[in-house]
Amino acid sequence: MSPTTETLTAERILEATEEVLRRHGPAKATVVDVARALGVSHGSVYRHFRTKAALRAAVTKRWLDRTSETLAGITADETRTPETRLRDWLAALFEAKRRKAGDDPELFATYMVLTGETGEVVEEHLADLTGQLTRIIEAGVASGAFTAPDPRTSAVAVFHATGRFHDPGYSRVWERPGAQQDFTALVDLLLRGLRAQSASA
Amino acid sequence: MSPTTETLTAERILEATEEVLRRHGPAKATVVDVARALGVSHGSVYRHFRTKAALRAAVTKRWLDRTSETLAGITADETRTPETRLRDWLAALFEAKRRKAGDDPELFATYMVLTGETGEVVEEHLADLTGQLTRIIEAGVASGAFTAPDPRTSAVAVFHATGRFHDPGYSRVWERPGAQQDFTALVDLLLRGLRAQSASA
DNA sequence: CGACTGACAGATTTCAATATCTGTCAGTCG
DNA sequence: CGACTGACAGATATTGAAATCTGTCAGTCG
Repeated sequence: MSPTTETLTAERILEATEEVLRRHGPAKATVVDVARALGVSHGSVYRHFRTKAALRAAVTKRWLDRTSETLAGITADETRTPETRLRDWLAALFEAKRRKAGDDPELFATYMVLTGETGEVVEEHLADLTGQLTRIIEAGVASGAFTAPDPRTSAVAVFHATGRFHDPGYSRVWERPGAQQDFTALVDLLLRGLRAQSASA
Repeated sequence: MSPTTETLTAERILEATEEVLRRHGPAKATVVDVARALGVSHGSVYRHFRTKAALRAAVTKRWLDRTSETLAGITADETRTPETRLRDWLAALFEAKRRKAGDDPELFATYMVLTGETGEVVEEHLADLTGQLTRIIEAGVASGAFTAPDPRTSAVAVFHATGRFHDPGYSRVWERPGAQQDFTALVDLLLRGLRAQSASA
């Protein structure tokens, strides 16, 4: 039952690091703290992660991947029309971010610091999300619901356009009274732009 | 000819404050510095501005108003179609911000700090800009070029959608290779959404 | 043998003393 | 009289010495 006798794995280190970050915040969480929480010397942590930055990047990747996986479920759900899937996907992204920021602001601030440190991991996450959006738009083009000469370009445009509702830098406006209406109005406008349409006079 | 003998006006204080901010940056610019630059005691500065925060807010307002005025010229230009006006207005906003950030990054960083301090002044500026957008969209609805049940709602949606290309928080991505294409793709999508259209089959 | 330790050098952070700044106001000077 | 000064109290920022941390590695122990 004593956890100190278990093998030291990267997984256990990541869990301990999350806990230390939750407790102390990003500015004060040290590798020594993580080692102490695990009952080992800090040299052992460096056996699994070359630097403190690499350890923090791994924690960040884990956190971002949890969001990606939830959304991937919507992306792959062929029981919904592409338009519904796009609406639901964007709403789920907004809702997930808003909940994280609202439920535990300190932890959210911690992850904002972490994502600000690790360009590479964030780039990959954004590429994953725009990839999912691309697949939804491609499905819409295939079904005739959408018009998009280049689905990837449209996907990036939609992702940029909705930045205010998923970029952590905007988290302070997510709880403002009109936020939900603003979000809906924006998604309506974007869907009007994506939908197949015959030109007007 | 000696400037120290001229009357001390709010205007002269604002100019001196801009200069001090340019020289020392937002963290080190003090009211004492401003007074020294003007050859007066700092008590005299407090005669015109109740607090240091009010002085900085006044400088910020001046800076933001310069952008608003340039754009107001496009808003009011009835020789262009509403669609062209909207494209030009958004492009001018992006270009103005990108130039400011690129030409003098330190000064731009200074104003980012100032705008972060003064919620009220920034709110007014944003209300002014969305007001201009509203008028352009109203003109488009009047001419039959646009469909928009509520032009103000659409204007806010367009402003939010283009945040990545005018919000200072994104300035670091404005010089990236694909930025101009990303901007164009986004504006194209938004205009498709605004244009009057007959429903597709 | 190989996972782990602990002492170490250089880098970074903390902390408390010191200096500077903000905002006020009684008093000066033209 | 009224614009301006300069000394002041409390708040904030700077500084440098001491403490802690990061990353390494020769050595221990099962």
